Amino acid sequence: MPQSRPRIIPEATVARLAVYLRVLAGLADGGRSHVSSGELASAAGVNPAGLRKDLSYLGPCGVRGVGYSVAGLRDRLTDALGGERSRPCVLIGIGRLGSALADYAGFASRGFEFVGLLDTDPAAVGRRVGGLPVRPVAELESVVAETQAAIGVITTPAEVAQSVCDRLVSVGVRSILNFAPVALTVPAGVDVRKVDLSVELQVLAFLDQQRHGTPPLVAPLRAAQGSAR
Amino acid sequence: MPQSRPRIIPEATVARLAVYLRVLAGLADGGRSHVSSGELASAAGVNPAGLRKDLSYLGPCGVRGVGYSVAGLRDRLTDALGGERSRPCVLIGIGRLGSALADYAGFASRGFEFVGLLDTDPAAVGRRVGGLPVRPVAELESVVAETQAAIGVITTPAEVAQSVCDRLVSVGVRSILNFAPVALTVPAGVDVRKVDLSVELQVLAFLDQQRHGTPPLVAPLRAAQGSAR
DNA sequence: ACGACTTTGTTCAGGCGTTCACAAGCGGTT
DNA sequence: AACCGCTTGTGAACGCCTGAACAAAGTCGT
Ligand SMILES: NC(=O)c1ccc[n+]([C@@H]2O[C@H](COP(=O)([O-])OP(=O)(O)OC[C@H]3O[C@@H](n4cnc5c(N)ncnc54)[C@H](O)[C@@H]3O)[C@@H](O)[C@H]2O)c1
Ligand SMILES: NC(=O)c1ccc[n+]([C@@H]2O[C@H](COP(=O)([O-])OP(=O)(O)OC[C@H]3O[C@@H](n4cnc5c(N)ncnc54)[C@H](O)[C@@H]3O)[C@@H](O)[C@H]2O)c1
Repeated sequence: MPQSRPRIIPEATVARLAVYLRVLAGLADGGRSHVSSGELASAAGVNPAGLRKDLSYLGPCGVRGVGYSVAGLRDRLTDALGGERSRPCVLIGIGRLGSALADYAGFASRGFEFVGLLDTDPAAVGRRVGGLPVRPVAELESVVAETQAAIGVITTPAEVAQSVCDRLVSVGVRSILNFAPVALTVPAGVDVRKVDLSVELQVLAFLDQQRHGTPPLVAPLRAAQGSAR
Repeated sequence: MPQSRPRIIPEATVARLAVYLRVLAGLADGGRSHVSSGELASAAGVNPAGLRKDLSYLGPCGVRGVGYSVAGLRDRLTDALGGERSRPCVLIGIGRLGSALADYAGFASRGFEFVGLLDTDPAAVGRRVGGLPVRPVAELESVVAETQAAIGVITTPAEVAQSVCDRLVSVGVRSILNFAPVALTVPAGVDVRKVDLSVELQVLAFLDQQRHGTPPLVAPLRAAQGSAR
């Protein structure tokens, strides 16, 4: 019996749970049987108290005085994040980035399997990438229907991303991961997550510039120093 | 006159400013002279009031009753995010993902230029990617010194990411973008941003499961999806 | 068997970020 | 010149998330 889930899980917590799960998988492969919240938090790059709070959304999973069972917690997280069942994904736009994703083994190990690769370029269609043939994008609807794909990944040029998204939604895909630098508009009930690499670089550049305005880190051994900021 | 920044800009705002900047660049190309906060917010996928608040960190940039000057706001954002000067970047790990990044034109147009591509694989070294030759990773330190690279992008396997990061930090790189699925440890004063594609898929899977199961719901989420920290 | 130590789970307060709502300012119109 | 409508900019409330301190609970050692 699935006992009640009294609390709702914040999305920020969900993202971290996925990180914990990956760390735990590595620990399990290494033969570890137990971990403490401190060690796990360190490996995940978060605060130990925050980690315990995150895990508490799943109910008590640890043993006081001992820590968490690696295998037990891994299974529990796996279950909480959607079980072990394979999630079929379609990938649209098999260019440089799309090819890299299609060829990446790290997704399959987490239950995400590409079942359809689609492109509009005749030169790309027919090529095999990651063991799967690239099919013409005209077959998008039939591929989704055949494979019951649950997730659509968009790596097309930005100009066509919205139209590709609309077609995915129209055939029932309700989860979309978008790499194109545009904000997609979708009806309620469809989730979109966007990965914007240019923004990441721009944020880094901003933080760097901001740092130059402040005399930061080289610790002044001599105490006194005047101007801060 | 670097004084005119009395207020600090939240990091979440900085990420959105970068998005606004891209939208504005497109609008400027289209010949538009003015935009309202509502239209801009719609194109960026955010709330109009939030957009105005974001822009207010830069001081008044608009004209009441009219809107924002496209070119003027674009220039102001460009300046706030670090100016137009080119930012030299080094990329370590020229595999599938690294090659896609090195070959991507969208970064250069925003001032990010790859000045060094490094890999350890003899088969990769010497290859030209995006007009640049791949050099042996042993030359990392000298490449950074020569090019004064400000940003390091890590697309190596996870096992070696920390050691690559350490080497980057040791030669003065203080901004790092990490694609490997590990939490990097860095000294204070170094910024790391992590892009974790598996986590994005896992969050989508979780949200989908929540939707299918009992409607004890997801938490009210933070609409924007910046990036992992 | 008992005590002390370790580690979890929870509670509390604080900081950020987002949102709504409204007043101020500007252009256009009469 | 004055009015009207439109849009910006901002002040304040609300809610979420983070970080820290505390109590419960279980284990290990004696
Ligand atoms: N490559 C990167 O490092 C990178 C970085 C950041 C963002 N992006 C974004 O990711 C997207 C893809 O980038 P890329 O470098 O792989 O570009 P790319 O040009 O190499 O690949 C795009 C692919 O999409 C295909 N395509 C075009 N129209 C299509 C349609 N209507 N239906 C299906 N497929 C279509 C093209 O044939 C091509 O194969 C772009 O939006 C880009 O802005 C890429
Ligand atoms: N490809 C993807 O779609 C994808 C998705 C998510 C995460 N990632 C992560 O990005 C990273 C790269 O992925 P990939 O698919 O490009 O892998 P890849 O194996 O194709 O490329 C890795 C490259 O790094 C090089 N390398 C290995 N050790 C090195 C070292 N010490 N110094 C410099 N270079 C070294 C290898 O020679 C290889 O060329 C991995 O950590 C992976 O987990 C990739």
